[in-house]
Amino acid sequence: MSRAPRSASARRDWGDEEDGCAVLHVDMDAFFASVELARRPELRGLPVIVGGRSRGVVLSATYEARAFGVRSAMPMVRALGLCPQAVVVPPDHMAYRTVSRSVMHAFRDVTPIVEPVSVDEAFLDVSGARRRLGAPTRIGAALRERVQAEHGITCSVGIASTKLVAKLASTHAKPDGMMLVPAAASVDFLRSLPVGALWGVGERTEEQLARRGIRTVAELGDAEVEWLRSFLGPSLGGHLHDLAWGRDHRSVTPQHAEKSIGNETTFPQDVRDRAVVAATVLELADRCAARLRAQGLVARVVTVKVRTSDFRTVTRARTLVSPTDTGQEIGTVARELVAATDLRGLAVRLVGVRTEQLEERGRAAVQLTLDDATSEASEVVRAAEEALDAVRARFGAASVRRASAVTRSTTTLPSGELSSE
DNA sequence: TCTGGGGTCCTGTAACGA
DNA sequence: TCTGTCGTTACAGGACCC
Repeated sequence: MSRAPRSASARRDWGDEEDGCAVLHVDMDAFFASVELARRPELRGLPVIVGGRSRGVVLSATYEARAFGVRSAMPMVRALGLCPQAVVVPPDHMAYRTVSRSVMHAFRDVTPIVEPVSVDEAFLDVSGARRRLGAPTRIGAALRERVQAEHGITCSVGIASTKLVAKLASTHAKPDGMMLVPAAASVDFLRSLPVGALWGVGERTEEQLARRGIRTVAELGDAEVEWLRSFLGPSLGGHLHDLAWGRDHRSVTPQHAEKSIGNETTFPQDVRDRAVVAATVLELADRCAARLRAQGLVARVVTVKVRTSDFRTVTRARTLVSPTDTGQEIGTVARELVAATDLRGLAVRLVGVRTEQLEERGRAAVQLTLDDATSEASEVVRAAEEALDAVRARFGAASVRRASAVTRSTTTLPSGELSSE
């Protein structure tokens, strides 16, 4: 699912010296689509697209669909224009998470130093596993075999001395391949790539660099770092220059604390009715709160996001007096923030609720209040919401919902999305 | 072409307190 | 008491990633 560009003719053999190459990057091939194929073998060989409804985008596509030009993140309408015969499968995030957990578990059998990057990829530091399991290429081959045998899906492996190069190597190895970039070849390998291959160079930055005549990593590395900083900013300019010379000191770090938890949804049609927007915000707040409680976290900041029909996005945030994990508190603040947003008379396309500055529930400092009734009431709300968590866990996410989150004119979130958490 | 949903990080600006 | 400066924090927006 990487956007990193590569060419079919790119050099794939950079030598076989494995000393100093302890970083593996494992990336599932067309992950969501592969999971669907594994459980529905009758779809094998067909162009399959995993994606949402009419306004959605392509989440994943089989290589048969990619042959028609279908790419992930492409609007569904365009994808079906390119490949009208494609079989469209709605996403089943629960199933992908289950497979992901199992695959990550297999990685941890190799080394405890596993850093999941997303649901379908991870970095592994195998420096401690060499004596037990052999050279990194041998470990990579064994992992690929195990994932294939246990889940019927393929993955690609990049092996290098740094995370950046391992990541790029796995991209070049795709699909269903493995690529080693020896430490001594790292800089030559990097210099052969377009700037867009670097992590941190997206469409905008690529454009900015191209305007100044920089299209390859080699050209980026040869540029003056101060000059790069002058238009990319002090942080990004220096960082990209370092990467161009293979200077990437980030280590593989297992587990990292989440910094925010949020939910957002795009309406099937743009919405003018403020009551519908408010009800949806409340429902999103409830989902955020349930996720916070499930992880034993509380949040100090509530942010809302509103996208209007002209695709303009506005965000508004508020810091709470005391951190919370209840949908009622988050929902109240979120609705106030949305209500105070000037939509310039436009309809709403998307709303989102995000909670930030997360802390462990037991450790969070709570603002003392003179009003005992207030804190008692919030404990009552919390207990009620925990009871709802239990009901949802038993009977499904859509089994119960807040009365105030139901409007007469419409139901809010599509039920498929509700059950996707 | 017409743009999802989950995130992280950086930057600029305004407000605020010392 | 008023004013200017400086550092910190909060907020908003944007770029980027998968």
